[in-house]
Amino acid sequence: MVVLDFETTGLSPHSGDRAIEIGAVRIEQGRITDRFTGLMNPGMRINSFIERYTGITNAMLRDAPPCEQVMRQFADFVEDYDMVAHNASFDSRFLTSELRRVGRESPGEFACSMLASRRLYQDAPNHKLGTLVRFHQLPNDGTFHRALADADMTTHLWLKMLTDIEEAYQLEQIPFFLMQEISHTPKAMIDRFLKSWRAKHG
DNA sequence: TGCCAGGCCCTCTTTAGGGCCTT
Repeated sequence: MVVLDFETTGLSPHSGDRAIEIGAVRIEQGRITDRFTGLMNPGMRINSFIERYTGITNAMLRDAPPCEQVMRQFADFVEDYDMVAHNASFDSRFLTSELRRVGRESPGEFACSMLASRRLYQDAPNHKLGTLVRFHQLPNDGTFHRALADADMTTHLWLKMLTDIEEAYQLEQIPFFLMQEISHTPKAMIDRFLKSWRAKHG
Protein backbone atom coordinates (compact mmCIF):
# COMPACT_ATOMS: atom_id res chain seq x y z
CA MET A 1 0.00 0.00 0.00
CA VAL A 2 0.98 3.61 -0.33
CA VAL A 3 0.83 6.09 2.56
CA LEU A 4 0.06 9.55 1.23
CA ASP A 5 0.16 13.13 2.47
CA PHE A 6 -0.58 16.42 0.69
CA GLU A 7 0.34 19.97 1.60
CA THR A 8 -2.16 22.31 -0.06
CA THR A 9 -3.16 25.94 -0.44
CA GLY A 10 -6.19 25.36 1.80
CA LEU A 11 -8.82 22.93 2.92
CA SER A 12 -11.02 22.33 -0.08
CA PRO A 13 -10.35 21.62 -3.75
CA HIS A 14 -14.00 22.52 -4.37
CA SER A 15 -13.15 26.05 -3.25
CA GLY A 16 -10.26 26.27 -5.66
CA ASP A 17 -7.48 25.02 -3.41
CA ARG A 18 -4.61 23.13 -4.99
CA ALA A 19 -1.87 20.77 -3.89
CA ILE A 20 1.59 22.28 -3.35
CA GLU A 21 3.50 19.22 -2.14
CA ILE A 22 2.99 15.47 -2.11
CA GLY A 23 4.79 12.85 -0.06
CA ALA A 24 4.21 9.12 -0.29
CA VAL A 25 5.68 5.94 1.14
CA ARG A 26 5.21 2.50 -0.42
CA ILE A 27 4.88 -0.39 2.02
CA GLU A 28 5.23 -4.00 0.93
CA GLN A 29 5.22 -6.96 3.32
CA GLY A 30 5.20 -4.51 6.23
CA ARG A 31 8.39 -2.81 5.07
CA ILE A 32 9.10 0.51 3.38
CA THR A 33 10.27 -0.17 -0.17
CA ASP A 34 10.03 3.21 -1.92
CA ARG A 35 9.28 6.90 -1.42
CA PHE A 36 7.95 9.70 -3.60
CA THR A 37 7.98 13.42 -2.90
CA GLY A 38 7.74 16.64 -4.80
CA LEU A 39 6.90 20.30 -4.50
CA MET A 40 4.51 21.52 -7.19
CA ASN A 41 3.60 24.93 -8.51
CA PRO A 42 -0.18 25.46 -8.15
CA GLY A 43 -0.19 28.52 -10.40
CA MET A 44 -1.29 30.78 -7.59
CA ARG A 45 0.29 32.45 -4.59
CA ILE A 46 -0.09 30.77 -1.20
CA ASN A 47 -1.10 32.86 1.79
CA SER A 48 1.07 33.65 4.78
CA PHE A 49 -0.67 31.13 7.00
CA ILE A 50 0.27 28.28 4.68
CA GLU A 51 3.83 29.60 4.40
CA ARG A 52 4.17 29.60 8.19
CA TYR A 53 2.29 26.33 8.69
CA THR A 54 4.30 24.31 6.18
CA GLY A 55 7.52 26.24 5.79
CA ILE A 56 6.89 26.12 2.04
CA THR A 57 7.30 29.59 0.53
CA ASN A 58 6.12 31.23 -2.65
CA ALA A 59 9.76 31.46 -3.69
CA MET A 60 10.13 27.69 -3.37
CA LEU A 61 7.00 27.07 -5.43
CA ARG A 62 7.99 29.52 -8.14
CA ASP A 63 10.80 27.20 -9.19
CA ALA A 64 8.79 23.99 -8.73
CA PRO A 65 7.32 21.99 -11.64
CA PRO A 66 3.58 22.41 -12.21
CA CYS A 67 1.07 20.22 -10.38
CA GLU A 68 0.19 18.42 -13.59
CA GLN A 69 3.76 17.19 -14.13
CA VAL A 70 4.19 15.94 -10.55
CA MET A 71 0.78 14.30 -10.43
CA ARG A 72 1.44 12.34 -13.62
CA GLN A 73 4.64 11.04 -12.04
CA PHE A 74 2.76 10.20 -8.86
CA ALA A 75 0.05 8.33 -10.79
CA ASP A 76 2.80 6.11 -12.20
CA PHE A 77 4.23 5.64 -8.69
CA VAL A 78 0.97 4.73 -6.95
CA GLU A 79 -0.25 2.34 -9.71
CA ASP A 80 -3.28 0.52 -8.29
CA TYR A 81 -2.05 0.31 -4.71
CA ASP A 82 -4.48 0.96 -1.88
CA MET A 83 -3.72 4.07 0.14
CA VAL A 84 -3.56 5.27 3.72
CA ALA A 85 -3.69 8.85 4.97
CA HIS A 86 -4.23 10.61 8.26
CA ASN A 87 -7.73 12.03 7.91
CA ALA A 88 -8.03 10.30 4.55
CA SER A 89 -11.11 12.19 3.44
CA PHE A 90 -8.95 15.29 3.09
CA ASP A 91 -6.16 13.69 1.04
CA SER A 92 -8.53 11.59 -1.06
CA ARG A 93 -10.41 14.72 -2.16
CA PHE A 94 -7.19 16.41 -3.28
CA LEU A 95 -5.91 13.23 -4.92
CA THR A 96 -9.10 12.83 -6.93
CA SER A 97 -9.12 16.51 -7.86
CA GLU A 98 -5.49 16.71 -8.95
CA LEU A 99 -5.50 13.41 -10.85
CA ARG A 100 -8.70 14.36 -12.64
CA ARG A 101 -6.94 17.47 -13.96
CA VAL A 102 -4.42 15.27 -15.78
CA GLY A 103 -6.97 12.72 -16.96
CA ARG A 104 -5.85 10.05 -14.48
CA GLU A 105 -7.48 8.32 -11.56
CA SER A 106 -6.38 6.05 -8.78
CA PRO A 107 -8.22 2.73 -8.62
CA GLY A 108 -7.04 2.02 -5.08
CA GLU A 109 -9.11 2.32 -1.91
CA PHE A 110 -8.37 4.59 1.06
CA ALA A 111 -7.98 3.69 4.71
CA CYS A 112 -7.80 6.38 7.39
CA SER A 113 -5.24 6.23 10.19
CA MET A 114 -7.10 8.92 12.15
CA LEU A 115 -10.37 6.97 12.26
CA ALA A 116 -8.47 3.81 13.15
CA SER A 117 -6.66 5.64 15.93
CA ARG A 118 -9.93 6.88 17.41
CA ARG A 119 -11.02 3.24 17.69
CA LEU A 120 -7.75 1.70 18.82
CA TYR A 121 -6.20 4.32 21.09
CA GLN A 122 -9.01 5.78 23.11
CA ASP A 123 -6.56 6.77 25.84
CA ALA A 124 -4.62 9.11 23.52
CA PRO A 125 -4.87 12.84 24.40
CA ASN A 126 -6.19 13.49 20.88
CA HIS A 127 -5.72 12.03 17.42
CA LYS A 128 -3.66 14.66 15.66
CA LEU A 129 -0.74 13.07 13.83
CA GLY A 130 1.87 14.91 15.89
CA THR A 131 0.23 13.92 19.16
CA LEU A 132 0.08 10.26 18.16
CA VAL A 133 3.73 10.29 17.09
CA ARG A 134 4.70 11.55 20.56
CA PHE A 135 2.18 9.33 22.35
CA HIS A 136 3.58 6.19 20.73
CA GLN A 137 7.16 7.49 20.53
CA LEU A 138 7.25 6.80 16.80
CA PRO A 139 10.34 7.56 14.70
CA ASN A 140 10.54 11.15 13.46
CA ASP A 141 13.12 13.83 12.67
CA GLY A 142 11.21 16.71 14.24
CA THR A 143 9.77 17.91 10.93
CA PHE A 144 6.01 18.37 10.85
CA HIS A 145 3.62 19.63 8.15
CA ARG A 146 5.88 18.69 5.27
CA ALA A 147 4.49 16.03 2.99
CA LEU A 148 7.16 13.33 3.10
CA ALA A 149 7.82 13.78 6.83
CA ASP A 150 4.11 13.45 7.60
CA ALA A 151 3.79 10.46 5.25
CA ASP A 152 6.73 8.79 7.01
CA MET A 153 5.18 9.35 10.46
CA THR A 154 1.80 8.14 9.22
CA THR A 155 3.55 5.05 7.88
CA HIS A 156 5.04 4.24 11.28
CA LEU A 157 1.67 4.85 12.91
CA TRP A 158 -0.09 2.60 10.41
CA LEU A 159 2.42 -0.23 10.83
CA LYS A 160 2.02 0.00 14.61
CA MET A 161 -1.74 -0.14 14.29
CA LEU A 162 -1.60 -3.18 12.01
CA THR A 163 0.63 -4.93 14.53
CA ASP A 164 -1.65 -3.99 17.42
CA ILE A 165 -4.73 -5.13 15.49
CA GLU A 166 -3.07 -8.41 14.58
CA GLU A 167 -1.92 -9.03 18.16
CA ALA A 168 -5.37 -8.33 19.52
CA TYR A 169 -6.81 -10.66 16.90
CA GLN A 170 -4.33 -13.42 17.75
CA LEU A 171 -5.14 -12.98 21.43
CA GLU A 172 -8.82 -13.20 20.49
CA GLN A 173 -9.39 -9.83 22.09
CA ILE A 174 -11.21 -8.68 18.98
CA PRO A 175 -13.15 -10.81 16.50
CA PHE A 176 -12.47 -10.73 12.79
CA PHE A 177 -15.61 -8.79 11.90
CA LEU A 178 -14.44 -5.98 14.16
CA MET A 179 -11.08 -5.88 12.40
CA GLN A 180 -12.91 -5.22 9.18
CA GLU A 181 -14.99 -2.53 10.80
CA ILE A 182 -12.08 -0.73 12.37
CA SER A 183 -11.35 2.58 10.72
CA HIS A 184 -13.55 1.78 7.73
CA THR A 185 -10.53 -0.03 6.35
CA PRO A 186 -11.65 -1.91 3.24
CA LYS A 187 -11.91 -5.67 3.82
CA ALA A 188 -9.60 -6.43 0.92
CA MET A 189 -6.85 -4.36 2.56
CA ILE A 190 -7.17 -6.25 5.85
CA ASP A 191 -7.20 -9.57 3.98
CA ARG A 192 -4.01 -8.70 2.11
CA PHE A 193 -2.37 -7.47 5.30
CA LEU A 194 -3.20 -10.67 7.18
CA LYS A 195 -1.89 -12.79 4.31
CA SER A 196 1.43 -10.95 4.22
CA TRP A 197 1.67 -10.82 8.02
CA ARG A 198 1.21 -14.57 8.29
CA ALA A 199 3.71 -15.22 5.50
CA LYS A 200 6.22 -13.15 7.46
CA HIS A 201 5.50 -14.51 10.93
CA GLY A 202 4.44 -18.04 10.10
C1' DT B 1 -24.71 40.58 -0.81
C1' DG B 2 -23.01 37.11 1.66
C1' DC B 3 -21.66 32.89 1.65
C1' DC B 4 -17.21 30.05 1.96
C1' DA B 5 -14.99 21.87 3.43
C1' DG B 6 -16.60 17.71 4.61
C1' DG B 7 -17.14 13.40 6.97
C1' DC B 8 -17.14 11.00 11.42
C1' DC B 9 -18.96 10.75 15.87
C1' DC B 10 -20.96 12.07 20.30
C1' DT B 11 -24.94 13.80 22.69
C1' DC B 12 -28.43 17.67 26.17
C1' DT B 13 -29.99 13.18 19.01
C1' DT B 14 -32.98 11.42 14.85
C1' DT B 15 -37.57 17.93 13.26
C1' DA B 16 -29.72 19.06 15.42
C1' DG B 17 -25.60 20.96 16.75
C1' DG B 18 -20.90 21.04 17.43
C1' DG B 19 -16.00 19.20 18.16
C1' DC B 20 -12.41 16.85 15.85
C1' DC B 21 -9.06 16.33 12.02
C1' DT B 22 -6.74 17.61 7.55
C1' DT B 23 -4.17 22.66 4.95
